[in-house]
Amino acid sequence: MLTRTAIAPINAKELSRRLPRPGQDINTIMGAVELMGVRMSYARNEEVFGQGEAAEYIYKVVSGAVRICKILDDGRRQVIAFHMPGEIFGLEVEEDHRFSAEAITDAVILVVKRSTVLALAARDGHIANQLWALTTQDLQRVQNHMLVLGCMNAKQKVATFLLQMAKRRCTSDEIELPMPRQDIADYLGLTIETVSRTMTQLENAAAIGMTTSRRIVLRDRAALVQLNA
Amino acid sequence: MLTRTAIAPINAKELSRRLPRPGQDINTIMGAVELMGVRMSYARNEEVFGQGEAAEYIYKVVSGAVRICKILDDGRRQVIAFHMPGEIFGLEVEEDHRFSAEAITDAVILVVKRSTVLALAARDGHIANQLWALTTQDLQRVQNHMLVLGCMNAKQKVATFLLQMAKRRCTSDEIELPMPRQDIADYLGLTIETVSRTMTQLENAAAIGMTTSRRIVLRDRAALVQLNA
DNA sequence: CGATCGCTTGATTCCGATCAACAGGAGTGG
DNA sequence: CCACTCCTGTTGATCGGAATCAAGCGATCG
Repeated sequence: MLTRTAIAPINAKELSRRLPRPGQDINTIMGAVELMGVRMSYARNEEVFGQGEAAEYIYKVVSGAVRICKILDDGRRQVIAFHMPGEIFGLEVEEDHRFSAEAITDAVILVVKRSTVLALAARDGHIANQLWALTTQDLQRVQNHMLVLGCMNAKQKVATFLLQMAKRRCTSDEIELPMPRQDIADYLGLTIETVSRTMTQLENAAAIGMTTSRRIVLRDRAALVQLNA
Repeated sequence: MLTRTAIAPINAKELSRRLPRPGQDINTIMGAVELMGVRMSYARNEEVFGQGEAAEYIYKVVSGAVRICKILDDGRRQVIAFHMPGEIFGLEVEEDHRFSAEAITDAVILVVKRSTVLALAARDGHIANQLWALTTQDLQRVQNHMLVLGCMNAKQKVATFLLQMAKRRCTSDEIELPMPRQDIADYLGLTIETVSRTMTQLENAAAIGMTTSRRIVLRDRAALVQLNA
């Protein structure tokens, strides 16, 4: 069953009384979201927002993971991006969301009114700059992903993906993939079978180890890096 | 031979004396670039800026066309975007260009100091907003292109590309492609042969007509649109 | 316990890449 | 002017990687 629950709504008037805590600086987007955000809980596979919906809020992942995706008319799906804890998503300049966002696992997400953030940005050039920087970061990620989609073969795609995940999770060489194979496939422009086969190949080549299908150990980073050389 | 020539540098002090003309409002990015920009001339295939170079300027295409691309270590190339007359490119938040830009045809390009524009943005929230909007527009284009690269087959890719070009050039149903087949191929994640073959197929299917290899007539838009359904 | 779900593996097909040749201009120089 | 080369684009033949179709396996759950 899908459940969405507000956990700890914060009274706006209470904000000024709060002492600043690390990472909760009202002069940064991240801090502002922490301070003003309402914690919401989403079940696995629950939609956070849908294609075409009004972009009323912006979001920050507290725990769990989120996928941004687009379903084409014929049912094919492209996963545009994954978002991990600490990352902001759903920021739009226009009024509507162009993609949908879904919780990959059960997730806790901070939700803030977009209008509130835009009002902050209008008063404070630094905040406005940070919004721009967030968009730029998204742009860079997507541009990098274009190289993956346009230039790489299956093995290179999967290797790049695993390295990317390891980097973002900062957990040295052991990664816990929150998403199923189908999400990885739709992210990399492959089929689920090809993703599965390729990971088996990488395991047989001793480049990675798989404790379970979701727990991956990077055994030979050099080999993985060399693939996208 | 590659030539780069400044055509009509504009004295900054002279700006205030100029009467505002249509599209030359100092309160818009576009207008500011028109007013402050130095017209530069680039020869076909000349580099406007290179990967890793300092992002000192931002650019607006006056005439001709520009490709933004990335060369991978092994020589493969991904064309990230094409820029047509009227469009701004080369805007970066960070200090360096992550991609290179090259003139596809002989081109005239307005060049403005990035620092000048950023200074304008710091004083004027509207300008800052427009910078953000420009980045957002790039982001949306690239996100759309991800769907092309990740989900479509060759025929769909080429059809989508042609429709896109027709839309941007606003020349009803006849388009003059400024770029060679190789650029299209690297943009769509295909080979030059596949692009060529696919266009021939579309011609045989009476979906398009080719006066020359660069002049395309869209004969059956419905058929083209239906391909990416 | 059967049922469903996520993943893997096998067999076969097919689309696009690759290798190769050629055609039509455009520009160059004798 | 023609012969030449260079460049771009087209076409053909073949190959290979990923998609597709199909089956099976282990885990979780009602």
